[in-house]
Amino acid sequence: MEQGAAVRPASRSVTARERARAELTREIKEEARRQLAQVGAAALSLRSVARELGMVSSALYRYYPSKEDLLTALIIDAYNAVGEVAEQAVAGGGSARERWTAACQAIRGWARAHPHEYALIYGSPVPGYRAPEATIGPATRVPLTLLGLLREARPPAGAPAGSRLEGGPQVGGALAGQAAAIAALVEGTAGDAIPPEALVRGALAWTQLFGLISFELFGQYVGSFDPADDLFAYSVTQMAWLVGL
Amino acid sequence: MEQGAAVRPASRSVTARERARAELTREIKEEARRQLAQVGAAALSLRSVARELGMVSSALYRYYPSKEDLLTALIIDAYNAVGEVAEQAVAGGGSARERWTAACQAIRGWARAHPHEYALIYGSPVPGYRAPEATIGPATRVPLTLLGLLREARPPAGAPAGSRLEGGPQVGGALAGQAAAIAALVEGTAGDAIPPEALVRGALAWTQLFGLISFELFGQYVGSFDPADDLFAYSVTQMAWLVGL
DNA sequence: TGTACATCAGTGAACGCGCGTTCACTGATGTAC
DNA sequence: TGTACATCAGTGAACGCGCGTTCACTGATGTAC
Repeated sequence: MEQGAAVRPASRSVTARERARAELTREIKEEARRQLAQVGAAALSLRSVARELGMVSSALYRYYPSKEDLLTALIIDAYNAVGEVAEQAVAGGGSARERWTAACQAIRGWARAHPHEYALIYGSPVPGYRAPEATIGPATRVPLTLLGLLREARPPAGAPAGSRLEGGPQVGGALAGQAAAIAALVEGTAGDAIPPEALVRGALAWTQLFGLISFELFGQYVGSFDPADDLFAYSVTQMAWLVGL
Repeated sequence: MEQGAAVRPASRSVTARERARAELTREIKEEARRQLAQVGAAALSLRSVARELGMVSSALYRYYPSKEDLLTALIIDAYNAVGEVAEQAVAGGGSARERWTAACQAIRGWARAHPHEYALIYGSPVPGYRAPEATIGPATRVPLTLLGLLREARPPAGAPAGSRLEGGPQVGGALAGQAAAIAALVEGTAGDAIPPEALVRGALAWTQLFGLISFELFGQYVGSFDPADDLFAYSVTQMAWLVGL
């Protein structure tokens, strides 16, 4: 950016200062995450983070230019954490349906273990906060992972897509367009794109999955499907079936 | 409660003081709702509400004993508002599927028109707030309305429930127990209780409906299914089909 | 290798703000006789 | 109907708190010659 910065040689021994800076940047974020887990995003405060680290609050500004930037870092980390968990579950092996089930259970497990981080990314938006572009990539890891599974569900050439759902609704014009655009984005080449029907059903399964988790964590099942383990398991199977896994 | 209060005659002209009190109680709540709509629940402040009404902040304590109580009133109102909207849509006439569609669209319409009220009841819980029992009744209006529709979906005696879903998952022991308990709660007599399969599918449709609305309002569809009108319409049809409407 | 200078981390004080809630009070409205 | 008393609404000041952010500073770490 600035010329002064560009003067520095590209390869150069890492100074103690730089190591310390990288470490503290990480420590600040981790302390913030710890507090987020306890009090939630709304009650998270820079001063409290600094206090816990034995620093003065103004010192944090050497590492994060504002509270919003720290929040952004936490959001990105949270998306990456669920994304990672989902990817690992899918990579675990087994049939497509088994990996689908594993992914759903892993995501739910992560959400229950980190309810405030879950709420930060899937709950009501933090008032006054506007998510920057940098969050988009991490946010897509889960849907992309599920899409990957979906590709395995496509019926062999010749059989109509979604053949198990005779009588179900058809994907119409505008929706098919959106689906095709997403499929093209994902694959690059339009050759083996996921058909609109399959993609839309996948999107609904994705929605259903997080709808379930949100209802469970946010208390809508209290007094009815509580605990929600069995409802969740049933729904996961139903979704797999609907999607053709 | 207290003897002193019981001394008052049961029928008695309503004093000007009492009228003024009832009115102001209402006005405070409405001003609070106005501010909630603008800034969200987290940023709602008693002082600001009082300011806007031309009162001093301490005066509010004659009407609501604490901020939490005012929040509770807003939550109850919000649940009643969606509940009302859903009930009216269902009462509108037409086939069961038409009324189901109308209810879904009405609920979505309300949510889009009142995103902060929606977030208050279906988003991440307000930190430090514990919902009192009084919110339970209003919160059940929407699910009860949908359950009512579901009853019309039951196949005539003789046909197996959910006959359109051959190959789909079966409702197992523990889940069937929860479903039966809910059905019993709703109907009182166990005679014409909704069968577990139908009830569970209804609960999943309910979950899916609010999952969709949350994803739409909270920005998860940005860059993919945006606007979400067609995805929503498709999903509503799919749910109706799954549930047997 | 040694010295002069530049960079940067962390401090401490301050700014300016808003919040929920309590409390003693005044003055108006209602009630009992 | 008139008077004495009780009830209640609303005031204004205060308590005690925490927050995000800025800024001039000192002292340590790094760099160039």
